Amino acid sequence: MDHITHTVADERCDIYFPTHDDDIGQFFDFLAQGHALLGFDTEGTGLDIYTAKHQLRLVQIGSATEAWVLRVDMFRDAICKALRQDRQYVAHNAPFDCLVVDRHLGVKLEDLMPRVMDTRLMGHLIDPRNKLEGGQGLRLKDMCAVYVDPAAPDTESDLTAVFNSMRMTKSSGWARIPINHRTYVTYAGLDPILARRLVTPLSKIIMQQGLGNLSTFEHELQYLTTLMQRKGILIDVPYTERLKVELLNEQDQFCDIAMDLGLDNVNSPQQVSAKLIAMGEELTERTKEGAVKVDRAVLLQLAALNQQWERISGREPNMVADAVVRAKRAGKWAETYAQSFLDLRDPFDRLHPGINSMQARTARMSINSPPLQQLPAREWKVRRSFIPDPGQVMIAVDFQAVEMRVLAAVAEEYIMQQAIASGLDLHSFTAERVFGANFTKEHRQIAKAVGFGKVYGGGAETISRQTGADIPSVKQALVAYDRTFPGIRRYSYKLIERMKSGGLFEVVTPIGRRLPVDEDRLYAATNYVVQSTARDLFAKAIVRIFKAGLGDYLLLPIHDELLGQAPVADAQDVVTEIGKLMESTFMGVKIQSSPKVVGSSWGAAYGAPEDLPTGVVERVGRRKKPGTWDQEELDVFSLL
DNA sequence: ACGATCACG
DNA sequence: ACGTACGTGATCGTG
Repeated sequence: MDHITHTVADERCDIYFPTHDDDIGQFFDFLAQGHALLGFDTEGTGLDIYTAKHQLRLVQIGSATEAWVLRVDMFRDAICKALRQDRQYVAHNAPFDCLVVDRHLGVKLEDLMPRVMDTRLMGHLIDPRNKLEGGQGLRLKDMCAVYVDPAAPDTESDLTAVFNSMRMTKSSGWARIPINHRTYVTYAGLDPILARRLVTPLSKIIMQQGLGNLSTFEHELQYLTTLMQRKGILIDVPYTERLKVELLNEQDQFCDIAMDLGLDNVNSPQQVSAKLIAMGEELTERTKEGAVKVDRAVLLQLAALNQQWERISGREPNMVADAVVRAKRAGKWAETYAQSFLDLRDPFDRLHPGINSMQARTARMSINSPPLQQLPAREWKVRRSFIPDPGQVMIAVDFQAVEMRVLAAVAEEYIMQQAIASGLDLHSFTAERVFGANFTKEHRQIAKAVGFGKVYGGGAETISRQTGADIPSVKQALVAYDRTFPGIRRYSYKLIERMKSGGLFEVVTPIGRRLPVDEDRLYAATNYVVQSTARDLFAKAIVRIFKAGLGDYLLLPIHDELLGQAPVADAQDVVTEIGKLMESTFMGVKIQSSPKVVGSSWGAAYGAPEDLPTGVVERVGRRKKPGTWDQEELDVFSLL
């Protein structure tokens, strides 16, 4: 048995690392002391817990002063036994560790997770901001520095330094560092001690602030999204392989064109702006840091393309700008989407994206590895990669204009509430009030953008840039909007005045969530309340769906849309039932949903055909660089 | 490590 | 006095 002592908050802590089979008896003596709540953490070879190569190395269990660092290869049964005992655990970012032991030890989520508290979740309820934004931060180290011990070690980044000193990278270090390395064992042992210490002050603050029920709800929700993460979603691998090659070929083709026109690297904003300026283009927009802005909007305009990528008249298209936007889009889709789907899939071709049930300042969820909330939506090609299990079809349920409905409710905007209650299309209703009975499709588009602009706190210039509408008509629409819906402006004003007079820069949402507001961006308060409340309605719907026994049909939460799958014969019934469970009345305003049977892939919701031709596409590759032409090619050039 | 960019609701 | 577009995650280039 190795024994290491360490000091946390001026108290001696013991870390035990059993090295012989006989040592484990003392671990059970420790468990027999009857701690009702213990810290829990794991160390594995990486974050990719569903890949075939991933391995679990250590499981750590500890009280406030004593930790046991257990090798999985030696003490598997003891670890399982301990985790299954009737006791609460606390972990920092519980979904990860719970999924790890579910996958590697067979200690199922259903058994363990309802007994695990998460210090990250609790910290988020107290202050959702990271350190840069002025909050306490949500990393274990950040929170311990505030609530446990300012000198608490940053176990993760300190270990990274150890890896580097041993000539390992951050990613390889977790797999390669000797399992009995003293620093590794020490830091592994400190994590459950820190989590256990952290939970006491956090609980106290949560109770003081009346957030106890919300904390219970968020832990429940987190368990459900973790079930969704474990289930995962099936990938059409042959399709995705082909898509990747097609996209890479497209990227190469447009990189070649850019190269011929004298641009080396389409991904370098510096090179792109220099080239365009040299061609005589006038680039007036600047980034926050003052660099010449050459984002997609700027490039599309130079390429004489509208926001739907259709060629427009009015100017000669700049073919460099055209090649750059096309190459960048193809490259992004190939790398961030197709390639990452293939890299991150499990041996059964399923993807298990990280679902963070409470991430944004407004508590909105996020999804990472890969970012499935951000797949291209105007085209079906990327979403076509996601298919239901055999015998099933994709289903989806959307909230209908939920943020506008929440806004109408919280702002007590009765005209808007009436428009919603009468079943009118809200943006058409606005367009009619603003532009008259003969409003056009473009007018509706402006009205819609102004509606979002109001929710986000935007001004005429931004809305104009977004929609392409000229500033005077946007201004006119904004004025008419305020006249039509006076409650919105009044509500926003009220929130800001209350913060200014009270000197307390936060808003409290209708369900009692406290959201800090930056003092120099008070206008964001309305958006925070609206976005956060819409998220909470969505979260409650997820809990209702699971309580009704339909949770197993769900695959992904996407802010205001639930994606799922169901057996072909039942799909219509299932999606209708889920749709009903998503509906509610919030402060007198109806929250409605649109259930749909999507089809044989997620892409079917965006126009993908049910069947695609099969076959392999060959990778073409880049042409040679200019200056390396052979004679035949030079002959062709001389003819041009 | 950080800025710029691009993908979404 | 006025006006401010909100929230994410991933990749690439750059220093």
